[in-house]
Amino acid sequence: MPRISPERRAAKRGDIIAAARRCFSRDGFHQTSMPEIAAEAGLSAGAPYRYFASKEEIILAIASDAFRLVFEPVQRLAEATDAPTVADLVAAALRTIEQDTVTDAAGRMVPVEELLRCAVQTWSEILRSEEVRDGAVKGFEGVHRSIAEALRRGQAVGSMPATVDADLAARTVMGLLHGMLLQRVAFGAADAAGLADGVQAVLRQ
Amino acid sequence: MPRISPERRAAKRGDIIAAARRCFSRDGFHQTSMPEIAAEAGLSAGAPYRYFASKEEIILAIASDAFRLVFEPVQRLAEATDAPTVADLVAAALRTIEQDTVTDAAGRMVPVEELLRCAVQTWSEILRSEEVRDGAVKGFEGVHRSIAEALRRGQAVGSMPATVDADLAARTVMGLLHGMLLQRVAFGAADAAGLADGVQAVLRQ
Amino acid sequence: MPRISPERRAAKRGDIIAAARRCFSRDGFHQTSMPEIAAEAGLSAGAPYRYFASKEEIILAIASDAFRLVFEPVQRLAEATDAPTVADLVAAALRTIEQDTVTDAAGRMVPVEELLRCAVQTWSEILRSEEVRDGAVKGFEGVHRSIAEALRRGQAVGSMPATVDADLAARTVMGLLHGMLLQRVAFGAADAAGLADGVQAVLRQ
Amino acid sequence: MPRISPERRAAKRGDIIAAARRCFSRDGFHQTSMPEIAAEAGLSAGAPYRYFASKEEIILAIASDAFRLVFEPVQRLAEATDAPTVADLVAAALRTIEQDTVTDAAGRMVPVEELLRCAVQTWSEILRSEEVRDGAVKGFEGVHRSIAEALRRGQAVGSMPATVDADLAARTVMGLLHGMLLQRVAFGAADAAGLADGVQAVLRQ
DNA sequence: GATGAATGAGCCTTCATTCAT
DNA sequence: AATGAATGAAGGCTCATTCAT
Repeated sequence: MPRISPERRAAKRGDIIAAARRCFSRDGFHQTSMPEIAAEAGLSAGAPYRYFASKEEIILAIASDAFRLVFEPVQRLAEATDAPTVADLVAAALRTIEQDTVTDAAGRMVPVEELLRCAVQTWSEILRSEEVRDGAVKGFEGVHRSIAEALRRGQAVGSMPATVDADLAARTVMGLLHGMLLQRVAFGAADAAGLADGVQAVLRQ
Repeated sequence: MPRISPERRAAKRGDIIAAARRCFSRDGFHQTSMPEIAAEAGLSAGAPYRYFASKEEIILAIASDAFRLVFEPVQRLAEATDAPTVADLVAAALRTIEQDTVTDAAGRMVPVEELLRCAVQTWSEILRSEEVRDGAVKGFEGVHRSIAEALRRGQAVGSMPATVDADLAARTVMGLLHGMLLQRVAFGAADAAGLADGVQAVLRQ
Repeated sequence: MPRISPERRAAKRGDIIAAARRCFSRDGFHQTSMPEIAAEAGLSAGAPYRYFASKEEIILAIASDAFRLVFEPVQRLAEATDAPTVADLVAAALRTIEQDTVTDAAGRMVPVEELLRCAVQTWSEILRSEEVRDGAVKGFEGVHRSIAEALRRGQAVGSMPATVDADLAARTVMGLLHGMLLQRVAFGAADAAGLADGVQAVLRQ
Repeated sequence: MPRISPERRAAKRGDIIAAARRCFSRDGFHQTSMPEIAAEAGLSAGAPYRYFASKEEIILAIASDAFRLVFEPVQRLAEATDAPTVADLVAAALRTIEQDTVTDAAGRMVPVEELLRCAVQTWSEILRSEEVRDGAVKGFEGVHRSIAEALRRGQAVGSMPATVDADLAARTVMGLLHGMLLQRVAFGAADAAGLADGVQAVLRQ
């Protein structure tokens, strides 16, 4: 029988993740030390190891959060709409990165900026860690499939030309999502206001 | 009177960069040690320090290469064409990441895969290093401007609707470039064949 | 809630200083590595860094100890005596370097030989490190002032000729202290027995 | 037959020593690298090794120079004068460190400041290097003997009390020399003007 | 004789992780 | 459960010295 209730345990994990996300967003995965994370969470240096086996595991948890939060809105639209257009999906995707905060798995408000900065770093981890990559690829393929299927439904009802490749169109949607995300946090193109609508207009030209 | 000519010196720098790029592409910036780079270049541990003041400087050089090589083709098209369409520019941008090799500043053949894996890591560095960020932002803004101006020329001659925001359209082009790049090296969507044409078709739908 | 009390922490710092002093006395500041100091203190390589930010800081602590212990006795005499003579002050100063051990700030017995060998090295550091120099100059000026004032009191009551320069006389006292210190540890004139009285006799000739 | 005449060889050695002395005076023995010395002498990195087997040997040469130049004037007075007083010898000794330049073995003008800064560092080397120590002790004992003998001649003719210990008196002279030297370069008591006469007055009080 | 590129051992320092308390 | 001191393996970098040219 656990000395601590599963709820308390999960809450503490959430605290540590949130602390780590703040640190990582500020200094980067590899410039943040475990004691720093612990201190940011108001814990002693050894405490996080009761909740996570290693720093890697914390990174993994954050990566998984980041992928989910970034993908969720498009996926929801793709699954909830009969025959969305590419432009609609793109707009839905970009809406996420226009916002200031999102709500994470534990119901915590997370500054979007913080999340996106972690997301970008996560992409580097994909190249190194098989586990991160597996999570990322699986997540990507899930959304990709949802979008492609939605687009195929559109082709079936004629709201989208049958000649375009639905898979490539789905990739296009996600590419724009990632590309604009990157512009916001890395390339100084942070003025995201109206981004979703603007890009939608470009695509509808 | 230097024993090695400036050319040989530059060639050696190039060798070290190439070795570092192989290591970085394989293991990541922070998982690669300086002695590893030296060994990969066939040198002793101290040798790279005659050519670069620090590991940071090597990363910087690679980052700068990566930005240039990724941006060059679109920028060239934007500057060489009277009134390119968004789809044309996107196709030009994506052509780069469809290839297998590119030629770097020193005239060396570089596997694109290698370069792109470094590019993704570079984005993380942008968040940490002011110098990397400056280079990145400057590079980004240069291409962005070229593309936006090309699109405005298109609007002037009526080949593109005057209602779309040329700046946002330019961001869209670059977003797609970065997003597809990421898919190729990180999300396992590596089958890039026909990518440029396919996405062009999507946009023209 | 610290696991070790401030007292234990101070004691550990003292242990490390003592270990470093033994190493430095034996091999010199720059021939002693941090792992050597740690080993001499019975600790692992990283442990001293929990107590000192850098090797420099350890050197600084030892330098400051050395200055204080060497200067203390003369200064005390100068401040406690109404009108001491130059010869009295010199004798008091030299008494320190005749001894075998002194007690350091932490109440630890320190072999004088060890301390003096560090003192000599400290003088070299003065030439390099602004911080060491500041401490040294401040310490020097403090004792110098105390001695000069004591001598001026002597001149006021006629126990010393008014014609001699009290400042120079004070420098003479300290010069002899440092000069004899150096002879003991560097020039092989270690037979310090009777040094204080003998030099006093010379001065009173 | 040497490829280079002994004179040229000696001159080059002198150049290197002079360059090293400038570097050492400025940065310290252990903060100065061999390539730095070579560059200061206008030579390539490897060149000094044709004239000195190691950095240690350069230090040794400089140490030996420093001891000689510091000791020479007192020793000359002690040997040239029938019955000098302690105060006379001290004044002669201090005259050296009042000056701005001295002439080294090769006839080169050397800033006294530079020489004295090296001398202080040399004392640290004594603690580490048997060779430096041997040279130092030998030099010290030579001067010490000269001074003690001169003082004994004084005792023989009655110009000095027979009760004082001539050896200790000689040590006193040398102690003052070293102590004042140290004050000039390390303790910021650099106003050496009138030092010799002033201290003489103190001793004659 | 000279050059200066290269070597490689060694140094200071950091930090993920463990474990006695 | 929690603490935080301690561990010890690297890592980036320097530099005395060598040697091919």
